[in-house]
Amino acid sequence: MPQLSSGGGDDLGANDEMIAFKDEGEQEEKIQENAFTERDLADLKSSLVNESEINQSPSAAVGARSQQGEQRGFAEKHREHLDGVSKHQDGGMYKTPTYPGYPFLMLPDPYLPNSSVSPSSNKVSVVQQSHGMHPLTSLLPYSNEHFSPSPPHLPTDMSQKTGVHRHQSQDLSGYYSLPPGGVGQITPSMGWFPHSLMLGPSGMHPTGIPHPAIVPPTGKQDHDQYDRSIKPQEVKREKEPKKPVIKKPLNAFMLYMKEMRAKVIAECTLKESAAINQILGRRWHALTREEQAKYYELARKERQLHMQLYPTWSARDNYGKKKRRKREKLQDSNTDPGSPKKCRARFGLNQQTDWCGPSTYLYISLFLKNLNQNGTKKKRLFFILFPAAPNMCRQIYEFT
DNA sequence: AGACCTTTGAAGCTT
DNA sequence: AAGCTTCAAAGGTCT
Repeated sequence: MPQLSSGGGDDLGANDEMIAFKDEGEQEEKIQENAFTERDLADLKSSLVNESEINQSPSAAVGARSQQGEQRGFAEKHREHLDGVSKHQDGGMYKTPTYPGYPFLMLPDPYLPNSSVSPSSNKVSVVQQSHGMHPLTSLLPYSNEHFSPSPPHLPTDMSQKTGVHRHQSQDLSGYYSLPPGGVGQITPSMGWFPHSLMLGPSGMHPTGIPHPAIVPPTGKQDHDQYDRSIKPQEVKREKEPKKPVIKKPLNAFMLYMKEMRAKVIAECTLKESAAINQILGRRWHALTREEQAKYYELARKERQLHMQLYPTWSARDNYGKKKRRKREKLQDSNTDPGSPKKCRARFGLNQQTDWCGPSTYLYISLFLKNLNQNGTKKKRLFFILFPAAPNMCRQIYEFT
């Protein structure tokens, strides 16, 4: 069995956190892209040294945590930004776009166009405005009125513009109560009708107008959702019309994906969504703050309209309606005694047997490192096992 | 047929 | 309060 690195062992344990994991992933991605040239190897070694130094410095670890905190808090920053608080760009995290970490054994760049999705290539017409239209016009599920710079209140004359008289459907109003006045003023544009969204009567909004957030339980996923919700003694319910599902409003990235997916597919001749989404994720990080702000603003309005349409709806309503995900199963498979949470940070060095087992780790990275030992250089191998779940520990093994 | 993959962000839940 | 979990879209892939 590999021998746990003794040098700075406790320090390594102190970094059994996701923060360091992500940063390292970024380093590894760089390394991967550079194809292990001699210089890159030197850089890699250097990075390892830096990592060791970081690990030895609790304050540095805190810095890494705060850096991630900055990333996580970006949406709020955008809210501030969007709320009219004109801020100068600090040129920090968005000056040099950060990319999600992709450890060595993750999907290689063959998925990427011309074998590279470098930040520079990512900038190819990422958010191009066209023909004077709002760059997000194709995404807008609402009428243009909703995207006026004015405050996010719904216009009062929208119902007049649409000529659609809205009233609550009695069979649905019990499930999705609507605001007394606001709903009738909503004017969904054709953006409400995704190409593949065949909204039947059950997919109609209580107002009588289909809404992309309402999905009839005909899809495979939704069908399953209701299957899961049916209790054994409620057989009679099968004959009753199933409730339409109100989907969550799309967040900024989802809106971005929706717009850019076709473009990426065309550019990359890829079809697999998982790979496409990886590219889109990188491109999302490559966007400037202003470019992202468009989508944050759109998402904010989407949420507002969704709230107006379905004031009683909660994201909780859709909880547990999907099949359990693999990650969850993975964690379940590692319940006691190999619980993912039983990591080094939790049990310490004296109880290493309680740590996560190697099988729970998803990615493995190999590092070469030259260290001075007694005046001579000696190559040491470091295997870093990256956790498959955020709450799992990272482990570093050393071979000499 | 239906889960999985893969991404980020929002919201809910848990500790 | 912080951290974790779930879901939102998409469509090829896999079981």
